[in-house]
Amino acid sequence: MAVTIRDVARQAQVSVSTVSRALSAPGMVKEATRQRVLDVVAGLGYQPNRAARSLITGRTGNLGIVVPDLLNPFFPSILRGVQTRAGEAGTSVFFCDSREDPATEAELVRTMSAQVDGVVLCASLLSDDTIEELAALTPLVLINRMVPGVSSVLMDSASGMAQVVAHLESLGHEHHVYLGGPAAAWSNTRRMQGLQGRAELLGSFDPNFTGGYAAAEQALKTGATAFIAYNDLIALGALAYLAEHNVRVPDQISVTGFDDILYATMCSPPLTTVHMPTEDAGKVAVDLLATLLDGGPAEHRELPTTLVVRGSTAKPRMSV
Amino acid sequence: MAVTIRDVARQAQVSVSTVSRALSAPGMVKEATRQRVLDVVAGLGYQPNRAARSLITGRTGNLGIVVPDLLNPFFPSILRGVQTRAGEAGTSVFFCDSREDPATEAELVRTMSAQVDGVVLCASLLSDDTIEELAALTPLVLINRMVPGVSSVLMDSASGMAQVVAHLESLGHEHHVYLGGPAAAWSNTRRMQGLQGRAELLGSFDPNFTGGYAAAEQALKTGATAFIAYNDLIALGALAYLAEHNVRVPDQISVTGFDDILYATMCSPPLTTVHMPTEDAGKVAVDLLATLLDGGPAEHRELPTTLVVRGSTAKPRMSV
DNA sequence: ATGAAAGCGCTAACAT
DNA sequence: ATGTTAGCGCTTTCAT
Repeated sequence: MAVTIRDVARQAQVSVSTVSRALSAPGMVKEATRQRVLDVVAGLGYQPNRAARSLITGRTGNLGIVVPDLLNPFFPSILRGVQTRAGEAGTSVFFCDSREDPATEAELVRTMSAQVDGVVLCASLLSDDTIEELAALTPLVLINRMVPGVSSVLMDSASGMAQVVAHLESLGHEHHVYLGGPAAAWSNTRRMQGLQGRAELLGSFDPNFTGGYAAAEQALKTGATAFIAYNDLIALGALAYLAEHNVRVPDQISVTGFDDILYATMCSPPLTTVHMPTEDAGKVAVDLLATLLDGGPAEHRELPTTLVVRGSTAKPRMSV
Repeated sequence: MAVTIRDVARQAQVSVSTVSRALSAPGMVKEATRQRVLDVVAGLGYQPNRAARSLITGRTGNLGIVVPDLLNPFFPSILRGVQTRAGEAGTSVFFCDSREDPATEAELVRTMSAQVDGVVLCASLLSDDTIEELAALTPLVLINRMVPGVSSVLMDSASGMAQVVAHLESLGHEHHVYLGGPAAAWSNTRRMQGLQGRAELLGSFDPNFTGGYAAAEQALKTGATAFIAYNDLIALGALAYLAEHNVRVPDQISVTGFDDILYATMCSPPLTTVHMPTEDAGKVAVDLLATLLDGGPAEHRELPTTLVVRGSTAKPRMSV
């Protein structure tokens, strides 16, 4: 069996409670005693048993994160932010992938809630009601989803999209078409708001490469000189379609993405897109969770997004 | 406070031990009793307190996974496999990102070991000695790394690379150049073995887009008609370099990748590469961990890789 | 087949 | 400032 608090107490010639205090309430023990205890702890390599601590404090020292799709490059970077900030506080992070299924999502949060102090829920597909219900079950922080009364971290999609439109207009484009994402997605709604009615809307497509490929075919028929994609994956699919049909980007058509995933810099031409502060969002989510755990109120935080101009946008040609 | 085993016992008119047995040793209680208990459990929504259980059994019901870089698309898919299989057994998964730092890696495993039943370590950069030491600390399964006496799941890189060479040779290529990965990486060594001396070796490059870009410049000077990259990211970088210098792929140069990450299908031309059964590897890793936990022996498992031919390879032209 | 009771390792009153 | 002690919720002997 591993070394316990008793072993430390014995060797440091103090009681177990002194050891406990030296470790978790340093102010309550004499400095000399504390140092002696700490030395023994280091010497023995003592690590408090989390289960035992958890049993009595009611806290687990863990937190959970649920994402819709781990394979979407957008989410690992949020995970990383969460883990980074949580790690600083000695908190461990459980993860789960709901595979874009709302029922699974709710189930995962429920299951997790028993063994974590709180959960971060990304881009949830659940109804407001269900989310409220889950928030009553366990401290909950939403990322890229807004439900009144539930803490959330938003990345300012509307502003990002507005920057896209402004950029295209400054280049001289007059006819833009929006290659939309899932109609049910909250972030799709927000991005459309950012369009301010200045783009032709083109239904909703799967937010992936295949969806973008299909979208481009339709978009081409509109005669627009600029394609504004819901996200980078759709933009990438569009790029592939255009390349195959010998439509030159950005000479003939400008294309913009959204999210700034890794591959946006690697394709050709590299994608003009909107950078999302995903890693920061993960960190802020952990902070909001901490607030909740300290009995603080639910908060909403909005992080700024920034347009990144690369090679996929340019002035429109006179003749297409 | 949540509902405890006592609440269930009281309502089901049995002792707590009977409830405990009904739940974890069904064979030891009369069927009728068991059913009654189960009904009450369902009615009350009772969930056993994991901390309490853990305190006495010494098992946490958790497992950990450490990856070198969550942002490398290769790893999330392993994570997904791990979580999928673990979830089936009611096991939760902690994750950590070592950011390619060996010291952090070891530290993370050590920290985790106290609160998990075992850990999965991916593409470790640690020395054999350190890995053995960690394996003594906690049940450990390696992915894409081989250390005698320590369980591991390998994806057969050597065979994958041999398939690449065979493919290129069948197309008629006679001069291949290998754009190598990190010299220290075990998988780089394995991939080079698969080359069977039939490619010119070109030093080691960072296993990312930038590294590939730089590698392509050098590779071009060799006069080879086929570039064999250590991984997809390097291949992608090479593709970008070649496109910028108006070298047509695959007309003038064939390029192959390795890993079959998501982007390999999205670039143009789409990449001929070697598919790695990453999700399966994650699942198998969990199985090996389970074996270890049951007191079984360390095992090595090798999963097959398969060449995926796409658009980046073709017959060499007579004149380059 | 079931119940009673003893802890698992720790923290938090409660003493001193 | 430190020690004593009673549990946290559960599993597991040991009885019956």
